Amino acid sequence: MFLGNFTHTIDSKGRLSIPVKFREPINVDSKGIVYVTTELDPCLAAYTLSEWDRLLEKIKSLPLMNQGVKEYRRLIYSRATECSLDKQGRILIPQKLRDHAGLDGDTYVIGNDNKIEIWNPERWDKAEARAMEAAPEIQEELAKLGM
Amino acid sequence: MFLGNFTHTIDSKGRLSIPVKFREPINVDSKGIVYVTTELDPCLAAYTLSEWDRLLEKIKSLPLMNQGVKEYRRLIYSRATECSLDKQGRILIPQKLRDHAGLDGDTYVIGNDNKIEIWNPERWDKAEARAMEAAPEIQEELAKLGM
DNA sequence: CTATTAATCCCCACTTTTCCCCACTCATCT
DNA sequence: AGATGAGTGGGGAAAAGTGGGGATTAATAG
Repeated sequence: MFLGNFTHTIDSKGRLSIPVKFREPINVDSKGIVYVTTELDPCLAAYTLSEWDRLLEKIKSLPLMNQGVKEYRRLIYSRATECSLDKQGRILIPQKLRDHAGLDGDTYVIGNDNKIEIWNPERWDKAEARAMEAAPEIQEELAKLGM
Repeated sequence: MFLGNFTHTIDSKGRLSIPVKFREPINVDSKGIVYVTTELDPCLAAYTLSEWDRLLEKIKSLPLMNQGVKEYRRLIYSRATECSLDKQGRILIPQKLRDHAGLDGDTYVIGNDNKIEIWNPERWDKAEARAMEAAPEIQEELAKLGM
């Protein structure tokens, strides 16, 4: 399980260090490979092999010709990249993905249970602030869901 | 499985480089051959031998006299072309197919699970932007489907 | 049927990008 | 203060992508 928020910098070549705490599960369970893609949020998400497979299973179980599903599939697949850690524990993030998530220089690498999220700091801070403002509504929604 | 979005250029002779990451499955599983055709989207789709067979099987299993199926079959078959990779890993795309997908110069070569899609960049970007705008609805739909 | 043109294929050559390795800095712990 | 390990930066070899010449084949027109 991935936890915590780490600030690392993406260098001029597009490389990003993965926090040491995240490396062991990646190396042991996932052959040093992560699958990086975007989802519907303005950030990147990195998955280990087994978590990536689980995600694909889920996607494949959805109705094939549903328009929303089709578009979601396209987004996920078209942006997905297999990244392997180099000797220093970094991954190379392709230009297009960096652009999409607005990454350049300082970057947040954030553990989110089964996946690692990669955020532009300003975007993250904004999203966080919005979540705090919306706390009452979030609580209500959680209550509805039985929490 | 094909993943990612690569920008390559179609040269004056109509040749298009296939990304290195896609070449191994094509060479190993498919004798260096892909079947290129059009589908219902304004782009081209390239299949390996086995995936092409699977597609044809599926099509053959559909009701023969249904009008939509008839038209779909005509589209797929009439435009299908067998293309083999040259020594540099490129395929030659016939004029008619290029015209259909509006291809000329910069081109996106995009992995979509079992097939490779070939897009005019502006068309793709528009489709993608539309999908991102629809993100909240897509998310809602996915939630309904249990994701 | 032949002449001319166009299209295709097979090379080779150049440019750009990527990948791999090494080195440096900074913080932490002993 | 020294050792260790994390994070960062950069140089150089190798590979990927692109462009073009010329031979061969196919298509078209006269």
